[in-house]
Amino acid sequence: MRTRSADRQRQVLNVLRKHGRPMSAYEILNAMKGDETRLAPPTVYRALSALMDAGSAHKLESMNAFVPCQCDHADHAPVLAICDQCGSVEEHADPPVLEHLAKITEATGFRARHHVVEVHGLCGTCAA
Amino acid sequence: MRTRSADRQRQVLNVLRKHGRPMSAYEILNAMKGDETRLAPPTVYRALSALMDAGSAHKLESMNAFVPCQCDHADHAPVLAICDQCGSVEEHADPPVLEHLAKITEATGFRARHHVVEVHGLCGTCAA
DNA sequence: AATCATATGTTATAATTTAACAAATGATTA
DNA sequence: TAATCATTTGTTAAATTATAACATATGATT
Repeated sequence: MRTRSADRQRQVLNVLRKHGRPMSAYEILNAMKGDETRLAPPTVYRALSALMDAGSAHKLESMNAFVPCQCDHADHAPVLAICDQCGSVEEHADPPVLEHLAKITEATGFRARHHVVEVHGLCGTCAA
Repeated sequence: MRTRSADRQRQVLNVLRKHGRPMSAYEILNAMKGDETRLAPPTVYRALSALMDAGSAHKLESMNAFVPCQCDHADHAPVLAICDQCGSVEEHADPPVLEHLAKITEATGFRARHHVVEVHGLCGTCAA
């Protein structure tokens, strides 16, 4: 089977985009079950895993939830600002922060590979 | 009951310190069961929650694991460098990074409340 | 000591994630 | 073309992580 997985990934990404808010794997699963019964967690997790490898989706580690990448490109570690009230997520690409982080952590000989940067708070609308 | 919970917190903190590596809640639970049978997850989670509120323990959101705070003080958002090979965690306090993060995220009106900053990679020893 | 508010213990279960294997698909070779 | 093979996908089941809900116990307050 050559392309079924790519279809799954598109399907998951569509669900995420349509929803417009972070979704848990099971919310994604349920949204997809509309079309198709007999759909199991590993299918969703595998699609998410591939999407994250490709940079087209991100996991909010502090929420166990997933969002589509908001940027056109793919190859960066995102800074994710999460509104704790309405659940909206703003994605920022900021290489300087990542470089700064690398500098701090690497002062001890540490080699940075992957960054998780999530900021919780209130979005402009909710804070107003 | 006024002080039992403080005892639990000390106990959890001791377990974490003795272990010297990130521990899952259930690893903590098992380590504590040596002394005491009939110990349930909520007891551990409640102690961890209080420790984190006090700043004396941190959760590694990207690993669902917990570490004792390595700093003497309490009141900061830590930058945690996690070695994916040996599991060691180096904790850094770096207000400039946090300020920079606040600046980026707040450009859209976002109000930052809590930062999650975790860097995965290899520690100096494992990278050598 | 009677009442109250709160902290803690307990049971059960919910939510998240992955392991392990079976079946299916298309590629490769004969 | 059919046989074999490697790999992807589906499926079942279970492991792991976390919390809800309620009972009990504790100490404070009256």
